[in-house]
This record gives sequence, C-alpha cells and structure tokens, in this order.
Amino acid sequence: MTQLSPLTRKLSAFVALSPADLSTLARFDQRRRTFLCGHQLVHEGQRNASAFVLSDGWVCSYKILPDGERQIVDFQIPGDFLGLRSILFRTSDHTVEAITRIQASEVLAADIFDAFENAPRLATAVLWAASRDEAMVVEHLVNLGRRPADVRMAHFLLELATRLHLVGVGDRTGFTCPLTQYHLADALGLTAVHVNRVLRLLREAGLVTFQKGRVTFNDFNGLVALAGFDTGYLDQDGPLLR
Amino acid sequence: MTQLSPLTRKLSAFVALSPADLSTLARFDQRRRTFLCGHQLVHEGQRNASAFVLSDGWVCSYKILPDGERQIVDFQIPGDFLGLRSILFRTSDHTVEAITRIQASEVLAADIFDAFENAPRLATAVLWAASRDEAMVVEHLVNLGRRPADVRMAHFLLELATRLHLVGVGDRTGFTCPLTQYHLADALGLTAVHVNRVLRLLREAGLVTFQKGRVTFNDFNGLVALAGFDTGYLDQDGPLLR
DNA sequence: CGAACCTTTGAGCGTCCTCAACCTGCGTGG
DNA sequence: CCACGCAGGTTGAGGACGCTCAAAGGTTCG
Repeated sequence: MTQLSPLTRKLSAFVALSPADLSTLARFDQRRRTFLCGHQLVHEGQRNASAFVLSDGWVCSYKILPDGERQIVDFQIPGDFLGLRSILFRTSDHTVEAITRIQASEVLAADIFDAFENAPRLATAVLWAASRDEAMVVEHLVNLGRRPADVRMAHFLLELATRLHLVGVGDRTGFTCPLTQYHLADALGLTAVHVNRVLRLLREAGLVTFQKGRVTFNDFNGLVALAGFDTGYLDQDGPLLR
Repeated sequence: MTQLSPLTRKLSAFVALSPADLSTLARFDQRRRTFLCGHQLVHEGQRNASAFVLSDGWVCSYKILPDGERQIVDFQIPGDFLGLRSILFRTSDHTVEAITRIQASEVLAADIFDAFENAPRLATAVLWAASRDEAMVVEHLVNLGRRPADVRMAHFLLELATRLHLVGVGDRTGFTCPLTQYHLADALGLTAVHVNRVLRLLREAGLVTFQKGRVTFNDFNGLVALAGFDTGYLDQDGPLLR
C-alpha cells in the first residue's frame, strides 16, 4: 500500500481502477521534478499555464488583491492536482506556490484529454477529484461567510486532517504541518494576530494544539462538535464504481 | 441572435461550435420544464441528484449550517448549469432553489458522458463552463475573506452585470434583479440590516441604486474603481478555439 | 383587506482589526 | 564565535466595522 502514489491512493478510494487505468495514471507522474519552497508553479495572469500533480510537500493557491492583501483559496497536499481548473483558461486567475520543498509532475492538457478518450473510468475519477476540490472551495466559502473565527479554525484543521488521512498521513492524534500563522490568517480571512489568539483559546479549551509544526488533537470529538464538522462534502465513503 | 438559447450563446463566446455540436447541445435542452419560485431542484443530502440547464429565471445554490444559518454559494442565471458539480457525488452537498418562476431542462449524466465521446469540442466547452463557475466561486471566496462590506457589494453587483451581459440581459445602465436584501445578505456573509445600510451608502455616494427589483449603475467606472473589479477571472475575451 | 414579506432606521454591543512592542529561534556573515 | 537580521510567534490597549435587538413603514398577493 505504501507503494502507491498519493494520487492513485486517493482516486482508488473513489473508483476501482483497472491495470490499464493505473498505467495511464502512472504517466501523469512521469516528469517528476523538485521545486524549492517559495517557487511559483503558476502565477496570476500567466498565459497557457500548466497543470501538475503534487507527489510530495505542501502547496497553496491564492489571489492577490489590488491593495496587496492575499487570500489563500486552498492548500494542496500530496495526491492533489495543481492548476487543473485553469487549464482551459487563456490566463491563470490565481497563483500556485510551494510552501515546502516539493515534488510535482507536469500534466499536459493532452494527457488529460487522452485519458478522456482512452480511459473513461480514469477520466471519471479525475472529474470526481476536480468536483471534490470544488466542493472544498465551497465549504471554505461557507466557512468565511458564516462561521466565527474559532469555529472557522476548528473546521479548517479538521478538513485538513481528513484530507491528509486519505493519502495516508497523520491520524486522529494529529499531523505535522508546515503552515505558519500567516498562512492560516490569509486562508481564514483573519489577521495573524487574531489567529494567534484563536489558537490560544482552542489550546486552553483543551481542543487542539498548533505548535512547532505540529497539530495535535487533544479532544477530537469536542473539536468536531464545535466545528459542526460533517465529512459529507468530501464524499469519501468508499469506492462508488467497483 | 435572439434565437440562440442562453447556453448556446455563452458557450459560443468561448468555442466556435459546429452544427453537429449545436445539435448535440440542443439535446441538453429538450426536456424543458417550468418550476415555481421556491422549488428545490436539488436538496442537500439528496442521493443521485440530477443536473439541469437553466433557460429562464433565476436560481440560487446554498448550504445550511447546523445553527440554521444559510450561505448562498452562487446565483445562476439563464445559460448556467445547475448541480453539475455533484453529478459524480453520491449525495449532493448543497441545495439548488428557484428564486423566480424558472424554466430548466434536466441533463442526464449520460448526456454529458456521451458528449465527451462524440463531441469533444462541446465537451471542452462544458468543461470550460464548469471551470468558469469554479472561478466565480473562488472570486466569491476572496470577496468574503478580504473585502469590506461596501466593496464586497460593489464587486458582487458588477460580476452579476457582467454575467448577465454575456447572455444578453441588461447593459451598463443596469439590469432588472429579483434578489431581495436577504439574498444579498446570505450571499455576502452579512446581515440584511447591514446590507440595507451598505446599499444606502452606495446610493448616496452616487454609485449604484438597488431598488424595486432593479439595479441602476449611476457611476459605472466609479463602482469598478471602488470594487477593484477585473473581469479576468470570467475569461470572456472572445472565442479561444475557432 | 389582511397577512406575509421586504425595506428602512435607531441604539447599543461584541468580534475582530490596528498599532505597537517584545521574544524566540535560526541562518548568515564579519 | 558572536553580532546581526529576519521570520515567526505572543501579548496588550484601543478602536471600528458589522451584528443584535427592536420597531415601524411599504409592497405584494391571496
């Protein structure tokens, strides 16, 4: 099981892939390259940007506002596609940047379209992954629109834990996490100062601890209750197509 | 031009469709039905939900939180797909509800997959439409995360005007709009009371007037400047594939 | 003609922001 | 080896934006 790439592992949780599908999928991950922390794989306004599959490390995608403020739209972890949405756009509407040193493989639009023609099951799985990414953005939007800061933070950490679990990282006790409080602030629509206070509150309430690059769940069920967290939108109750 | 359906009109702005594509596309709009205001075409938790193409009227899609609060994720106008994202999901993660009396046609998953096999150009256009929808959700997220209430409102109204324009409704002077201040509040993450105050501010500043079911732009350029509005993410600079 | 829904306005309050200072750990260079 | 710079984290004080609660007027539709 540890042999499987994170992407294979994730897609297999949704669709049972044939050996042929698996070999087509393996081609997505052929041109694997290493990028340094801070490298921008795609930048806002770039024309004919590529897509990638992330195999190791953490990435974030964000937009910059006219006043220089940043809103992080999503974080990507191993097994996630990068820049898939904009593959049909003339210019990219967002930036994709490595948070850690990462490994990623470029995926050409042709690879995707080829899969649609020759591996419909795999294509379905890719569409499912894209739909799931969008569902996460939607849930993130709900988070920003209607939840107070502490609940927002709780929900965010639980989603991250759930996503990581699906690709075999971390467990109910916690996970290692390279994000800074600035990352959290820019993702959650808060200031870094307020993020710090919220984290203190959650820690003092005995729910989670976010320190020294590690998230520790001190009371997982309590956190789920606070966040009103329901994994439904992640749609990972086991393979749909067998 | 008025003969074209809104969907055809929208997709044609991106891809030049062949007569064969157009006839396949026409099949999406065969089972046209009328639904009353308030009807839920899809509801949260529904299993094996359908997708639709909206040909007339306005629709909103939203999620309800445990405490009963509502977050509207997006509004759909003629030419938009409804529930496309969840077509691969076991259960729908959101509700789709008519705001006015509407006309919409059910699109079966099979229709979509059939298009992928037999009308690759059309399939590309559908994927583009889905990507554009996602880009709008992302911009909405940025709106909630990083913009103050007045700018948020200004940006929202401008996006709506731009989308309507693409399907042939309204112009730079304004458009008719069936939304209530409660709809605006639930979309923008504000309360209806505050929405009312913000609308008054914008009106008194001579920028927009939102009254009696009509949005009137009193100073379009001023509003664009306030919102920092850039249509880039809507990707509608004319056909990409000819 | 009444009821439900929508809009409008006021007063007071709380969450989250701003500004500011200080601390820690770490890498770099003198 | 220490000096320094810098990124990240922590805490306090004060203020603003948007919320809550409340009430009343307008509009639409059965």
